[in-house]
Amino acid sequence: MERPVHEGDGASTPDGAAGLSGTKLQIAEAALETLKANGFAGASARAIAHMGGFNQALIFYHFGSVQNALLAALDLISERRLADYGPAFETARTASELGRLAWAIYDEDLERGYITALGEMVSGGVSDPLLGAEVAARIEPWIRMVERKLEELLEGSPLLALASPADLAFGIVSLYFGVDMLSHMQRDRARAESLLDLASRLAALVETFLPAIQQDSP
Amino acid sequence: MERPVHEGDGASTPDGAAGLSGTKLQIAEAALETLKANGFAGASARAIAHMGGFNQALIFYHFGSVQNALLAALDLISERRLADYGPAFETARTASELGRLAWAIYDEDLERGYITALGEMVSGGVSDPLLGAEVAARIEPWIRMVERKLEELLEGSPLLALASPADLAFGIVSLYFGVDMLSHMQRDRARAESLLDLASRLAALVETFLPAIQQDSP
DNA sequence: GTCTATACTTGGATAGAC
DNA sequence: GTCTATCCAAGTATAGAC
Repeated sequence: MERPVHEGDGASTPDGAAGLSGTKLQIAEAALETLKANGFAGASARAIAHMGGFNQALIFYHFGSVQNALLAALDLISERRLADYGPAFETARTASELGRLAWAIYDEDLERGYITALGEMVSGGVSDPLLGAEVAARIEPWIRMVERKLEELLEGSPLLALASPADLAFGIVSLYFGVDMLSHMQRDRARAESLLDLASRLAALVETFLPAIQQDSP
Repeated sequence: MERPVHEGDGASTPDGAAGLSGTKLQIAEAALETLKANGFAGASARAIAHMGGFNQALIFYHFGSVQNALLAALDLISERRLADYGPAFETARTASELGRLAWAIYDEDLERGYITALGEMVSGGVSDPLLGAEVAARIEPWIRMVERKLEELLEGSPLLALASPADLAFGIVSLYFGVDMLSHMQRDRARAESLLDLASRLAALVETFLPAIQQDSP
């Protein structure tokens, strides 16, 4: 429908991320940095262009709109998080192991500004239905990933009668974002860390209630 | 610093709410409605004025800025929620009672659009540090209220060794907002309700672990 | 593909009449 | 206290030269 390409960048050099090459990647990267530094409200086309040292018009040429560029930034994060945390997450087999992993992920997310950027996009998505749907679609896979892990972890456990993996996964991800938003607003990292610490301890506790961690090898 | 009054409306007819009278109240009310209908991004001075059927300039005369008017809307909510839920909350004495109350509050918040408006302001506060601090300050009392209740509920319980009321309270409120934001974005109320249902059941379960609910009468 | 220049829109905020 | 008129800033987006 739009004038130039704007869709399925396709081939060329997909060296970077999200299948993006050259300038598109550069723009997405600048969008991400701007999101981290200025927040959603401050992530205008002009700000992004200034951050990346390129021209404002390029954003529209390559992405058609600022929102699309920001969503590309979200995709960058998704891809990198998946690459970084996916393997460790998939191989973790106990609740306490996952608790420790959650800590590590939180720390790294924070350091890289992923939490910040993700939170900003969620915040933007809340006041804009169209954007919200796109953001939601990009969070969904993470909920699913947690859900699958819980299914694996709770397989055969009586806890399943109490709580479904789907509910728990949604709750865990919701809590993650809620903590992010509130602690971000209050600039109170300590509170978030204290809570995460509690979550780890609870995970360890739950473990003692799980009769035994499933060892599915003979 | 600013030209007209803009601070501590004070006396006259504090019949309405938040100590607001006449026009100021009307503006705050319109700001609240706009927040519910249009979201934070759509709550401009013009939109609010149109919603309330008054002139745009009045917002600046009475509140000095749009943000202040929106914060006044937040105060309206706070006051009404406190009046509506406070008594029942204070008198609740068991975990399962609180679980049921949480359900009732959630339902009513949803029906009145309080969750929506509150969530919009949180979302706005995330991308704007100044606004964020104000929003955070208005959420803090709710965290404290939950914390006090937990202290009362867990008094003398061994659970205190595991989790502090402060952490739990922050976690509960965070979860509330997180669920709100995500389910709002996904327009998936069912998921939120399913989770709330789970929370109620868990509250009932925790109750069985609490040796006995404290009866501090003789 | 990238840049300059600019059209167009929206929104915050104020001046000044009433 | 309220309204009309307006200013100004910032932002999206496009046209057209290079």
